[in-house]
Amino acid sequence: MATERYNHRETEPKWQAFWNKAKSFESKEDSTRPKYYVLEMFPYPSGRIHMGHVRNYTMGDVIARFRRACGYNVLHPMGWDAFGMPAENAAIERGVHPKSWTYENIATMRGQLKSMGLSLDWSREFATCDPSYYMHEQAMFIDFMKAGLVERRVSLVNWDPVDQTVLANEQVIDGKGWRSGAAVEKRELAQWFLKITAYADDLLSALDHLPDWPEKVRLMQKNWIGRSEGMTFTFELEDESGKKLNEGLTVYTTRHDTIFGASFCAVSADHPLSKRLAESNQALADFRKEVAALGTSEENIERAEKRGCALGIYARHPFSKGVRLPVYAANFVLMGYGEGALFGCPAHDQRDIEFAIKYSLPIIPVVAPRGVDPATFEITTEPYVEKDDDQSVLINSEFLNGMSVTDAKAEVAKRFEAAGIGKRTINFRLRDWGVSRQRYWGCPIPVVHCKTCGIVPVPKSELPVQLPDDVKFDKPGNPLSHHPTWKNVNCPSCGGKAERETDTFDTFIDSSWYFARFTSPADKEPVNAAAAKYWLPVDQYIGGVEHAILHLLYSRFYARAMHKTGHLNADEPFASLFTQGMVIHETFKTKDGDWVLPSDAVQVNGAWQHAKTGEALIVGGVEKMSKSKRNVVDPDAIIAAYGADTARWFMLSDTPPERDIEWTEAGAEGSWRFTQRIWRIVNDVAALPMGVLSDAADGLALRRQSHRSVAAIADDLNNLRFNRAIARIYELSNAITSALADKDSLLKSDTLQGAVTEATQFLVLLMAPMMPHLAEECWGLLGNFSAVVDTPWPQALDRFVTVDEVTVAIQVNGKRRDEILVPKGIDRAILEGKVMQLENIKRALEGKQVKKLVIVPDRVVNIVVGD
RNA sequence: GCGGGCGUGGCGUAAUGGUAGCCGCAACGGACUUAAAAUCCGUUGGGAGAAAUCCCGUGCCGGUUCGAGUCCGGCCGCCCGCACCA
Repeated sequence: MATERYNHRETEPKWQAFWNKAKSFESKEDSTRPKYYVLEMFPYPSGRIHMGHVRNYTMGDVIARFRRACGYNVLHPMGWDAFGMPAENAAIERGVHPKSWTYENIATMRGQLKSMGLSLDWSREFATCDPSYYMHEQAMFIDFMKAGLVERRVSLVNWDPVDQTVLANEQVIDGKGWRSGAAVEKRELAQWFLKITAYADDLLSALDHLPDWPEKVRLMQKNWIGRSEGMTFTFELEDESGKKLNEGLTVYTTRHDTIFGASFCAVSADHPLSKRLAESNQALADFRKEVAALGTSEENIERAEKRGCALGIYARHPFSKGVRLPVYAANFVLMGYGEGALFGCPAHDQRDIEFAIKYSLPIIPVVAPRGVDPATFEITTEPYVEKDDDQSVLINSEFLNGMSVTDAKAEVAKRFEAAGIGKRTINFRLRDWGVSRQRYWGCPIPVVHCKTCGIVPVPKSELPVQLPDDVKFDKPGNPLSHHPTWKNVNCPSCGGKAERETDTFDTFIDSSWYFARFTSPADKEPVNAAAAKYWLPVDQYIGGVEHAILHLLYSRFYARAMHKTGHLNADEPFASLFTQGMVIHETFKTKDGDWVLPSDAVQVNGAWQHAKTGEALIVGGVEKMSKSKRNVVDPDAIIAAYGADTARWFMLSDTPPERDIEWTEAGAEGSWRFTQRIWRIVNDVAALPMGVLSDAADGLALRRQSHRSVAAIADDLNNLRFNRAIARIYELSNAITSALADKDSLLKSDTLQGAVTEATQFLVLLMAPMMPHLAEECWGLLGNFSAVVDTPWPQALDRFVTVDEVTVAIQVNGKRRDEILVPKGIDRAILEGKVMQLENIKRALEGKQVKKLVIVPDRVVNIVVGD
């Protein structure tokens, strides 16, 4: 039969127009139906979509369409994370205005996403650079200020010398700026901070109530928050001559049990004590400079030996009268953690022992493995760090001797607290979130600096504080602070002359609440309470694991801050999180290390060479698609050549969604061939009589298979096992193909025809979430008048899904020797009798003694024999 | 260094402690065709055998179990995250 090929070029735009006209994906609150909010991490409008987007949005779309078919009221919105540095770089490099650059990119990418046939509610679209979005961000910031969640303080910050802006701790990767890759410097600047640390404990403990988040992400957040329990206490200080100083030295420790092993104290080079003493101590001043120059990059830290500079003062041991510990400024002590000061116990800490060896300080073991003679227990070069507190005992520690580590900690804490010199403290690694950026293309921070009134928030009636359009990028730094007039305003409080804040927000603020704005994108409040109550939390959130800490931690904090200020009624934004793998592709390079397009690489006699120049090529490995490695595949080209359905199908096939998927030309062609195969099957079936549905024998096997497919694929899609669902769709289509191949039987039996028709209808509905355009086209061809998008998920009938016959494997001593088809739930004795009649089993048992018979109902019979 | 994950055919992968390798890709053989493409049918973990069938096989070593890819212990390898956090 000469069926015309399926033509995606006509079909796909046709159905996209149909859905658009029917407003199929626009959603409203509807209390009569269960809601389901599917969200994929919204894109940065960098220019064009890439394959990673295709994979991410395809997964979300399958879930959205599937849930829709199952009767859920689905919200599936899309927008743009539109502020950020690349727009400014384009302005600097090409003279394009960041705004026009951004909105043009959005237009391009919107068109590309539409060509994918995504079931998105475009009526809710917004970009974070729209004043109608960021005005609410500004309003909420003012509320956060009033609620005590905002602080402005001078602090040592991460300065990116290339982007000329401050970065948050989370945005410094291996000592380099996350975007520019430049080595980050330390600078002191007045900055705005959001007090995320106020929620450190809650952000940590609530992780236990997010069972549908990947364990990996929860662990990463847990480590990032870094809770530790210890003590803060204060040493008395004395000078060289033993005269007591007026001030003390406060340190943080988690090992107060080792206090008798202390042999020195160390403070950060940036500690106030170190700074002040440096004024009269040249060696110390030089040391401070040296430490600052070292920077924060990973290599430097790794290589730097533990070094210090004696301050010439001493800490008095709190328990041992007359014992004094020299105080150093040391390069391994961080100002940002604890008190920026510590006591060193070399015997039980790697850093401390390195330091002690370098400066010939005593190494006093105070903890020993249980059962070891304290008199002979020595530590010389490696510290003893016990893994299990209760396997160790205290030694050389006066009143602590013989105690476990746990008991010793409790005892020391009790004594410190009784003496009023210390208290138990909980410390976090998490720092407050510095949100000031010295950039133009971001949301203006809505405050005014007034000489008389200080910092004054902009009244809400005057929001948004809009970005000026007339800016110049002719010199480094922030164009807003160079703008001639923008920052000059009257103080909202006293009316006198004042200046606007010229810093803008970190763009991670924009993406910290967009999920909530999608529930009511046009509301006059940041979030409409009723809409948020109906839709939130997001039921399924999907994105890359690279946001495990940054975006996902900030959003969790933001939900809490919005809750506190009455903008939201929940703390956790995302009920279920899925992190998908990357799209990777093979790479090639020349001997000189130049990357070569995979399309230019050909294999000749087993060796790779350049198709045009003939130059020998080195296979560079399969890596994440990136422009620099020239292994990018453009989604537009794929959609043009094969169609969106093929691209979507490929992205879901074979590889489990959390793993990296390798893009291959052969795989794409395989997916394309399958679309054509579906088309042929459907055309063949459409030409058959419909037949009748019955339980008659000749159609039964097929009906069982198709009903089981319905149930199994629903289960797979509920659990995001797209690759399994696709394998089952192949199985079903193989079964239909086999039935069609037996023309004689098919033409004779109307029940078989009925089974084939039903199976094919199911096939179309089952694949519809993945290949929506093809499904619509096939659905019409099969004689349906409705659209697939308005058709519910098919019903799997129990009597076909339930199995009545099972294949039981027969093992002898655990080795499979035969199998037998028996009614489900067969009587054990009858089964045993049948098994013993099998030729293979008789042979295997010959001359052996049956010792035991293990029967796992409907599964396995294991005959245990001896000689 | 600390934490986590993963090792299964030529490749991507599948397998509630119960027949290891579903499904796909690639490859090979065949049908159709003047020919090719497309399509359809078949074979495809390794080894022995004419066949029935048997032996071996899920990174390595050991354990638990009637039975281990799966659970436990110890190695090896790869990947990811954090990293001077006191």
